[in-house]
Amino acid sequence: MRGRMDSVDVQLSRLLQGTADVISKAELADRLKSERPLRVKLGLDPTASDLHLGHAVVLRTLRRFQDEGHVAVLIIGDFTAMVGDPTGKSVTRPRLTKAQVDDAAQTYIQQVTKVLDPDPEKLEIRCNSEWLAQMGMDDVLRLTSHATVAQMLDRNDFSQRHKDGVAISITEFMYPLLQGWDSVMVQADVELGGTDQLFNLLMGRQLQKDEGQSQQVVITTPLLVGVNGPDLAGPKMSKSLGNYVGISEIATEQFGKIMSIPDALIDTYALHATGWTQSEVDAAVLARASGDVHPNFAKRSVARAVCDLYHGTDAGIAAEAEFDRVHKQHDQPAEMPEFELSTTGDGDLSIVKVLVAAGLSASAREASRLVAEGAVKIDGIKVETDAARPQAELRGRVLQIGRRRWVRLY
RNA sequence: GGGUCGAUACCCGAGUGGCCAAAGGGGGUGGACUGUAACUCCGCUGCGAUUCGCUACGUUGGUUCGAAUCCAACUCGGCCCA
Repeated sequence: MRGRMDSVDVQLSRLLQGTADVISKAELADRLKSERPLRVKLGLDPTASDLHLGHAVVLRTLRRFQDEGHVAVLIIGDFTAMVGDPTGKSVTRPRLTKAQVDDAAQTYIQQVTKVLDPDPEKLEIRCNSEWLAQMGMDDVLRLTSHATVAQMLDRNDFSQRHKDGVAISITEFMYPLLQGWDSVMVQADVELGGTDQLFNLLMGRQLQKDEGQSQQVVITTPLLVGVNGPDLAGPKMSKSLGNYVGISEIATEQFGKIMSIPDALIDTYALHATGWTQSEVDAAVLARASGDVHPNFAKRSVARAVCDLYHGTDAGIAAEAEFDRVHKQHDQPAEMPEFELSTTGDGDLSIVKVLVAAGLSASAREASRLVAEGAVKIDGIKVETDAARPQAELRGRVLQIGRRRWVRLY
């Protein structure tokens, strides 16, 4: 097992690469010195179905712990998801059903193992309903007595919302407590999370202390900025903002999305998304800063590295070749979705109808607007009018909207 | 529980009886420019049909020739008082 021979300092620097805060480093060093496998907890909310590069930042940190011989304890927050986190004002988020949660948990596990070592000795997966669903009112009340309102309001986001007059439900006060209780139940030595989770992670320490356990070390990782950059809609990569790169996406998609990030994000992605070592990152940053490397090239390296990470060596090279074929030589992509014309009927077809039926456009109105704007092409030739045309004329051709939406008709 | 203010399209936010599918901004999207970067500029941005209809301004009713706009009740939220 790699790493057991290294000094604690060396282990520390490897483990903490790219992390934000550690509370505390000295405590972590002490635990590493004990030479026993540490239990390193990470909680995931099974609400989204796709894990993305933002999740991967913390997952990769967890993986490094596994590689040093420690145990990853993955908590699926199935119970908390069923309660429904009311964060975010009046839109009551629909509670997830048991089936939905189980489903999400399954796809999570599947994706998580793209980053984590699935060896059962090193990966423990638990659902928090296992203990939370058992709690009675007396247990809940005892739990609430561990924290004060002042403490809750100390939290930046709460105090901000309170000041802004945005609703905060009592349920939201419960979340940190429940999450902290998870730490008690799994006897975590370390808990990882995004920087936005700091408060919740610290709550785990407090509860563990009150329960007579040793307090977990808390390590936060930065929130990865979405592919559109920090100025828009909120910086954090998230599925709902549509600014994410999924770890299960095909390599060409990943490559393309990373090529579209603002230059200012190149170094950030190099550090947090590639899996490069610190010295590799440093070298790349330096080369770029000195002007020896064109930003476009630097970005390509990052994009290749990400593809390699999730699709194996050479995936990046292949994705890059495909990217150039489509975007430099303006060729069609090698692979694209297909659509069977006959499913829309027999007669002549208007392009608008085909666009909608094939799922390239959300509505006929949008589709006809796009045609009018000259955004629609057949085999690379602009469609001038939406006049109906015989199916035979369309069969085998490639229908395209803009530069990113394609479908092959048959 | 009492008082008071508020609820508008993906988000923020104008609009206080007809000219409102609803200003403006953001976001998104198409195009020009480029390195599918940034910046900048221009177009589009409820749904459906060949000058028309439908749905939409928290919900339900009402007043009116006509309502996002007025009235009532209700729901949800903010603030103040208890």
